[in-house]
Amino acid sequence: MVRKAIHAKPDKRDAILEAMLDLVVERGFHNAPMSLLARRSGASPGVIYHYFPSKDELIRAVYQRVAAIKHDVILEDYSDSVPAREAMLQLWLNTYRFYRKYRREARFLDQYLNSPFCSTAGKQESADGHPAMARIYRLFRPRRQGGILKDLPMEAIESLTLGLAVALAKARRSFSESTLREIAETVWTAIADE
Amino acid sequence: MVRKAIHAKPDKRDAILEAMLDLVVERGFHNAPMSLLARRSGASPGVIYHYFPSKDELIRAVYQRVAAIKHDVILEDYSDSVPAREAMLQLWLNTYRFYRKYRREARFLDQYLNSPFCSTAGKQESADGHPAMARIYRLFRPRRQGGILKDLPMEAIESLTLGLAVALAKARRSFSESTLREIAETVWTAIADE
Amino acid sequence: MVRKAIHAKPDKRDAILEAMLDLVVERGFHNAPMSLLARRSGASPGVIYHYFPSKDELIRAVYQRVAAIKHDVILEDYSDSVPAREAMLQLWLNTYRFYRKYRREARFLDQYLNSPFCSTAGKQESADGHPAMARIYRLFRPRRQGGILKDLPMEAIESLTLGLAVALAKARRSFSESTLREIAETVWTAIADE
Amino acid sequence: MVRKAIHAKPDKRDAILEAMLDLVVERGFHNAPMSLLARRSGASPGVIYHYFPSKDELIRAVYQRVAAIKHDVILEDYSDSVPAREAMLQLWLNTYRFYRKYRREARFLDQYLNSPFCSTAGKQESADGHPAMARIYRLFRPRRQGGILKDLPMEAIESLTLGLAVALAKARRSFSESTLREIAETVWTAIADE
DNA sequence: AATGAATGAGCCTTCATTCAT
DNA sequence: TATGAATGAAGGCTCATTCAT
Repeated sequence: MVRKAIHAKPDKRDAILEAMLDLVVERGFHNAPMSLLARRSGASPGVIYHYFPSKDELIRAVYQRVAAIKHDVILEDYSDSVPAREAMLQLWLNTYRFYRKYRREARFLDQYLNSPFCSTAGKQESADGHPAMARIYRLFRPRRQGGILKDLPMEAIESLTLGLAVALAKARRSFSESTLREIAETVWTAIADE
Repeated sequence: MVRKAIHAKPDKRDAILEAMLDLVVERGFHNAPMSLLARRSGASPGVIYHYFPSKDELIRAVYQRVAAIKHDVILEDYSDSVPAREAMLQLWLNTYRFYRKYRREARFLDQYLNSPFCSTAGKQESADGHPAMARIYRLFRPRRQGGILKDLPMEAIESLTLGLAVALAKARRSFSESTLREIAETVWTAIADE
Repeated sequence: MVRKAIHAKPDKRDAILEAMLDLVVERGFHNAPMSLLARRSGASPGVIYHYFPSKDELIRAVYQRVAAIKHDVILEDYSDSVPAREAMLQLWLNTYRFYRKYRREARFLDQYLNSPFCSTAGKQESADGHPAMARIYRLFRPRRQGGILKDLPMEAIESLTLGLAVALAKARRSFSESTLREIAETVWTAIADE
Repeated sequence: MVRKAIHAKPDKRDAILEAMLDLVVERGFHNAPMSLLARRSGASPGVIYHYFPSKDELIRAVYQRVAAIKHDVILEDYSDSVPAREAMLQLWLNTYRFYRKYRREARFLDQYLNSPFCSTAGKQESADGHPAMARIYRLFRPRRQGGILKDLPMEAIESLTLGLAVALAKARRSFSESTLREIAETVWTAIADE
């Protein structure tokens, strides 16, 4: 009686989301027909529409899920009770980790955010739609400096910091945490403390 | 890309490429039906296949054309007979200019390179398929320094330099050339001459 | 030809095959568009592809079905426990019957087997792809005779025997079974027992 | 002045007819597009319509030409001033020769006559539309006999005589003229002189 | 007489979505 | 919930035919 929950079998819902993620990464938004999704997810074309009102909504749901994962990974072990610099480093390393370990999800994000699928054009990339993230990213804005970088737009700061983490994560070789820390320190010193 | 026909009107071919560029930017690869392309380009559905063997090839041709434009813009006024630093700056400013002025083309590139459309995965983004560019981009690799950045992969260096130009170009506000020069100088000094 | 679907309605599959048979006979392979097939068979353009992977496969399926009918009709009441001559006569009469009563199917066969549609070129006409038939047709090869006909190729023998049945069946007037028997007897005596 | 004929360049017209014959034999009526015909014949799509009003007419023209060839080959060395039996034999051997040597043309005929392309349905095969031939074929009707074959329809007689020639011509092995004569004699004696 | 770019109706096929079961 | 057959509006592409040159 108690567990007559709203989503009786979240397994199937998850299977669908998961299969769509794969499909989009492998074949793109186009070339990801519902029929194939049905076969891959083990759900019938019919039920898919019990879980999602349309293909567009389904893809949006995949996005939400991926964004949530990214959010979680990036905030792992994050605490604002430690010095700002330490907190930033954590976020930076987590960003690297996300793009390194969640390749499928990252590729989905790349595709989704660069397509006119989400027509919110503008601050898309930045905060991935999570207002919470936006606030946190602001940490990276350099303080205490008088140089030209002070007036750089958020996007530029992000490029120099998180963008670097992403680029490193996408590189062929991988980096040890100590190397990463060193790189981060170097860049920050150069940028923020000049 | 040899012109097949003798009497070919390049005007029409261009109109088709141009219209497809618009369509992809506005509506994505999906949602860019040939019928609409025909209407927009002023060509009949039939002739399009006189100029391009298939929709895929057409999109690839759009890519080639956009890549060529990018190549040209980035190399404008470039000369390797000036000091390396000067040459680099020129490339950097040109990169900014491309992303600032050729927004349509840039958006197409973002979409194309992040989709499984081109499955060449790997060095895609870097050199846009232009071996010439690859060599030139190498200019940005820091020399003469002993720090950790020396061992960063090309992708990371690119992110810190050209990636910044791109980020600035995509920002809402625009920057004067002198400001850009200043930013570039600052970043380079910080990164390469530490 | 395994049924793919569990809930498949063979009725619809049959209706499609039947309608395509008509269409091809009336209008030829060309001029038998899927849209018209859909209208005539009472199926939507879409479902047709639930039952057959392509138009070509569909036509091949029509052929299989027609060949099966021919096979069945020709072997009706056939038994190899009666004297060879009797067995032969049965096959001969059945052949006449098939071409007389299954005009649509016969016309389809004529068209299909004479088109480059089936490129199996060679033993096509003879045994209609049924190895079983090939063995049975061999019955018609004359035995016990010393004349020149002994060395005729199977095709020639078939022409003189079954070919005659086909020709008679295609004639404007029809023949009573007793007349047919008489004709057959005459021809055989002339050919095989000289 | 004198030779300002109606068809200034029959070469091109012929090239078109020839190419279409090939095309139909290789690929069937469907799959013989005018564009391919143009490439193969060395004529532009445009001129083809100077020589033939439509594709259908063009194919009909190919048929006429093939029928004329058949007519000529079959009547070669024919004379009605020799004994009927001799004349018949000549026609029979010529029929064999046509199907043996003009394979392309024969295959075209097979396809054309069995398709609803020519909807004259009925006496098609017999005389190939040549009234002259019809009269001549009548030669094969057995005379002077009292058996059942006397009342066989023309089609049946043709099947037993000319049909045999065709079957032999289509066989893998070829036959010497003396063997063919022997076969013909045998069959005729059996059929007509019983 | 000749060219080949252009047309546009129509072809085969796909696919998001619905619905009877 | 679940199924998968069914729908039908496109979608990409072909091709007989026309027409400016």
